[in-house]
Amino acid sequence: MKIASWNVNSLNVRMPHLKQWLGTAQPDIVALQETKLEDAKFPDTDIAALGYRCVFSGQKTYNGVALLAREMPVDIVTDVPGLADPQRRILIASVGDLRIANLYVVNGQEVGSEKYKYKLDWLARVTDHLGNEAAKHKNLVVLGDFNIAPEDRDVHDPVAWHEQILCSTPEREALKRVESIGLVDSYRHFDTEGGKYSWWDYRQAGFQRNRGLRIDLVLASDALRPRLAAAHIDLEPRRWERPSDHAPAILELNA
DNA sequence: ATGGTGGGTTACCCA
Repeated sequence: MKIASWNVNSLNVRMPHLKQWLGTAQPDIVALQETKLEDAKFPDTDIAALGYRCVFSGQKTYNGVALLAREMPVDIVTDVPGLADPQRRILIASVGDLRIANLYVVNGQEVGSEKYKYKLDWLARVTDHLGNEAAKHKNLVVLGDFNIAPEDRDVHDPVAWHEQILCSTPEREALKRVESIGLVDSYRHFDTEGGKYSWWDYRQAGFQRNRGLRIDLVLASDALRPRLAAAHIDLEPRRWERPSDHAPAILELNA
């Protein structure tokens, strides 16, 4: 069972990449972020032709999340209590015996800004709801673009990024509160090394120089721990022409 | 310290 998270930065532009990647990587479940498509324009019939059913919560121009699976995801949540948010950033659904929460966490722009406050508030509200989900569903996977590098070993230049957006202490503490509901960063379950990233700035040849951050995470609940088989980041689609600035983060689970 | 690239749009946009 292969579960992936991929910020595609416009599904319109990245549909050929998605198609290619689904064909070669053969994931079972894929969480997409930044689809930037309103629901009426979501290419669900094209995706069905590739062998995946999908659910989605999108908007024009910004944000947008989707979940692809071999079978239709059910029991969908796109809005959480206490968060009247027009921005489409969360999609929770059940696939088989798994509960999957796909997050496109707010970027936050700059530490101390209004968007930064929104980021921390959004995460606090979502964390509360994830606690409710965890209480109801023992097999919980929380994945997505967290827009937070958990630790300095997830950052190419920790000095330059010290207390900057995506790396500040309040953001890292907020991520720890998500994990405190009983979730493990599956990548770190297998690999303690640094230098492995999931996002590289388009500017200044960030990817070619591996100047990146690991901000795309797949968290798995404690009940899933015995089933963790492997975790990695697939750099291949980041090398393709006109790529997303993110690479897919993958967790493999034993049946 | 600034700005660079790329998505979207025509915004003092967002990443």
